[in-house]
Amino acid sequence: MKSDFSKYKKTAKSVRKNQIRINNERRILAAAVKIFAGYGYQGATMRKIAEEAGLPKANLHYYFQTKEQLYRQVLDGIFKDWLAAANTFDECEEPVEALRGYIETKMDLSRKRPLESRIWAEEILRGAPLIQDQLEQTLAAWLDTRVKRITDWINKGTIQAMNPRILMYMIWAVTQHFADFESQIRALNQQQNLSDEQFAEAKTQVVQTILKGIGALD
Amino acid sequence: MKSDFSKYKKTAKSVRKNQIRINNERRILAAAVKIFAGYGYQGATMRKIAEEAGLPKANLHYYFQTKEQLYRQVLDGIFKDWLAAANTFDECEEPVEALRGYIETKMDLSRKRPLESRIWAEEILRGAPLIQDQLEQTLAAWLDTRVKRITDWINKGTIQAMNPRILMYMIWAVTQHFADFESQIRALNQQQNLSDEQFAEAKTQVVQTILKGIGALD
DNA sequence: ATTAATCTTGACCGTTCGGTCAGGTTTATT
DNA sequence: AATAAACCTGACCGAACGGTCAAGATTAAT
Repeated sequence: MKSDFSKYKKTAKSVRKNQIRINNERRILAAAVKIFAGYGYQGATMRKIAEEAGLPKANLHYYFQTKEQLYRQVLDGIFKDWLAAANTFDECEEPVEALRGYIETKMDLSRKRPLESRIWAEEILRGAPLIQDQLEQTLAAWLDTRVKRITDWINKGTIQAMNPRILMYMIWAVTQHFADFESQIRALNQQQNLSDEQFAEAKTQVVQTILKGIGALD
Repeated sequence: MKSDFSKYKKTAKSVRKNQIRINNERRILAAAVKIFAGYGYQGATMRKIAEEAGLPKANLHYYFQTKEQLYRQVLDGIFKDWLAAANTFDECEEPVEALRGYIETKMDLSRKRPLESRIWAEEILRGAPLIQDQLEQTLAAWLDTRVKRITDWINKGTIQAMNPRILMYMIWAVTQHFADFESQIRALNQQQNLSDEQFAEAKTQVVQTILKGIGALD
């Protein structure tokens, strides 16, 4: 038998986890993000993650029983970040500012957390074996309510008629592309990652093109 | 020593490969595309590919010495298809029809060959370890000449001022998204892949949004 | 018909994988 | 100070990996 939860049966204050556990779980998760992003789920090995974290391999299995459980926790963290960013969609009432804010937030997320974006992309690429439920439940529900908002804008004539779902697919595609295809963009940019100025230009152009493309500008 | 090219030293007509070899190489490559797309490079195993091809594993190594060589040939085939599709960019003189044709061709490619698109995407995701040269040489040169064409359009005032590279990144992102993120789109579409009608609608909307977004329509 | 080239394949090999575990060390509780 | 809980880790395990090989079967060339 593996399950031994006795270590959690401490008194009152034990609800707050030990500092050692907190620190080590953080270190391992940070290392796991790097290695999973760089090698994919199958290509990543517990040995590489342990090396990156500066811990012996057996220690990883002390905090995360299996590679898959570690990977799941990484995915959970990514999804939480994604949902937090997604809420910027609701901050403004008008389509121009709501969409601009959302697109810019997603672009910033791609810029600041490209590793997480790549892990997510690979999971989808492989058919989303571990996150299908989250896609079908949480993400689908999120999308449904935003589709309703966009439909309202269309009915009010603020933006032109279109399929709101396809609009969202386009926004996701473009914003995530700058993280997921970073190595291709680098190869086409004199082997240099986009500078802050270049990225800012890209952000502006993406916003302008999409907003104008749906008749919300000009 | 591994190299033994004596088997290729036949007379005259031997330049044309044996039918057996042709057939088996085709079978193996087709199986490899399926397995590499479904599991990724590391997740794919020679055993799975052999099973899919209906051949013993040792036979694969007779035609393709290593897993990496087999994978390289798959990538080469994908890149050739991509270049062929890319040439539709030059078929029309005017921006509206040139871009419309290119976007539609890339959308059709995503629809018809999603497996190849996903293999390519995963390779980029992992940092393009095997195709960096192709990206920096062939793809960069292809992009440069198209950037010049778009710049001409801008100078003539046919389309508005913008960074042509970012436009191309957007087109690639959106068109490939429908292949690479198929499982996500399915999860958001009542667990059904896009129907032909839905895909046609997406194609139209993508074309309209981008063309209008760069001021080439309306 | 004979020989040579090509093709086929089960059995095998060294390596690396995820995961386990016993036993020692450190930290927290009383 | 003593006991318990939590943490640490080198050594190890069976399974699966990519790849090899020898020996037989089939096909092509003469």
